[in-house]
Amino acid sequence: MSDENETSILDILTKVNDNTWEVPGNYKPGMNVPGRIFVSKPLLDILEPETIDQVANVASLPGIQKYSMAMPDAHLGYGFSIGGVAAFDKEKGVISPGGVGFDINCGVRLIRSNLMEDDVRPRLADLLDSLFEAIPSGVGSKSRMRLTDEELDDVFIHGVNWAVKNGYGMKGDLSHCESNGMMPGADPSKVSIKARKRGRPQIGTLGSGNHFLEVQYVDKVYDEEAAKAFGLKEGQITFMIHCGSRGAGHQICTDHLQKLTQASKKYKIPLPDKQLACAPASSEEAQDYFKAMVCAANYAWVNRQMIMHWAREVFDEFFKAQHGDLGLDLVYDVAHNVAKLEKHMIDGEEKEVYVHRKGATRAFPAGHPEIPEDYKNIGQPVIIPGSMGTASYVLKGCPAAMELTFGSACHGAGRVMSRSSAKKELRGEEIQNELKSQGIIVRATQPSLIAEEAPEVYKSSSDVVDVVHNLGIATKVARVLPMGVVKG
DNA sequence: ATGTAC
Repeated sequence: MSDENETSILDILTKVNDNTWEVPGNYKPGMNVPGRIFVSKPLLDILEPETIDQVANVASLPGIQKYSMAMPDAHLGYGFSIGGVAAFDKEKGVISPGGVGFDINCGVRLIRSNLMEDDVRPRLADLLDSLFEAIPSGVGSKSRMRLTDEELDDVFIHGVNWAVKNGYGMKGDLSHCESNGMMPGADPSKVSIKARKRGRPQIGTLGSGNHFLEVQYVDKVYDEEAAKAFGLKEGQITFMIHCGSRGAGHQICTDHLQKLTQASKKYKIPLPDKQLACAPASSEEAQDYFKAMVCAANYAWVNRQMIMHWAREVFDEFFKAQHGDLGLDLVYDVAHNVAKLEKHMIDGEEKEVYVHRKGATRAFPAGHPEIPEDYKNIGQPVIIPGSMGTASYVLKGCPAAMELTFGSACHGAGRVMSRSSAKKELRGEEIQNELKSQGIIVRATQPSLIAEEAPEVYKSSSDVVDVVHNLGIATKVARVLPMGVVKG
């Protein structure tokens, strides 16, 4: 069966190099540009054939630039594949919620510390219990804090600035978030009452699915200079937070998809897939979505900020008396699901484009104006979470990203088994015990959630990372290994 | 991912 798959995929694609495969511009009628799928041969062998169709479908949207792209962790998503990158002309292009995803600004942040593995290992179980208690998790979980309507507007507009101003963080946190934790252009009047209602009680909650808070240690440094700049060294304790905009972002996406489905008809945009609903970038409908999407993006940054703040408190409670200042600095926070207006060189000219990254990480190189001062000579930290119980990677953005992928890299391991199959075929308790035997503690609200996120339902994060490393899009700086995981 | 179906 897999032989047939392989043959059909290889019949369609043209090999550009070991890690780049082209979907020819004539593969499907209506394609405006060819597709580019960045995978190694082994990852190509497990690529779902429908992903190629999704890449081709996106290539048919108006104003798309250069290529419709898919990162090495690509898999089937709503309209656009997860791992999809597409840039659209500011004037002649479109904006599409499917190119961002339901979990707007799902993303990940990494926090470093002065602690070493041996300092934490003896108290790990208690530490995880306290983190699990301090950070609400699971579907529909409610926050420890209640925002007023005015505060919710401030979160939507000012993002992490609001949090720092109110004592939930340090000034240095701002510059270490992509977009300083605050994308400009938010308009809360474009967010429905329903989305507000869902978002208000959820700020500072982890959610469910692949979202997690993980206590880790730096296992390996590949790039001494970059690791030093990022404040990372072998044996050091770090923690990582992976989550998004919860019900707020989901509702914002749902609301505007409905409006943009109508708009696609109004503007007579031919859609090979209804899930690609979109509108001309400059239209009121597209701009309304964008303004609401920015609200959700800023909400997600605050969400991760609050979780970090409470996790810092827990770490202090455990280790401050003995170790003093723990140096719990934010290394960086990246968005995985967002659309941004960026400047890119296209055919020798600088152009403004709406870059849609859905399950893809921005990976700007050294010298780019959007990189914080202390990382300016290194490149943007690119944080790639592994699946539960497996390694995560820190990379640095490199110049090839600007040439090949509109400054983008992969975002994670990428699923190979659906949630439903995983629940049927795997048992959470067994996986939890298996991880325990490897010294990894998992705290979750339900065993079935552990099954859905088992290591074997994901591709290997190291295979995925090797592709972007070998292409020179983003190169490896350090690897971190999990010690304990808090999950929804 | 998601008050995992209004």
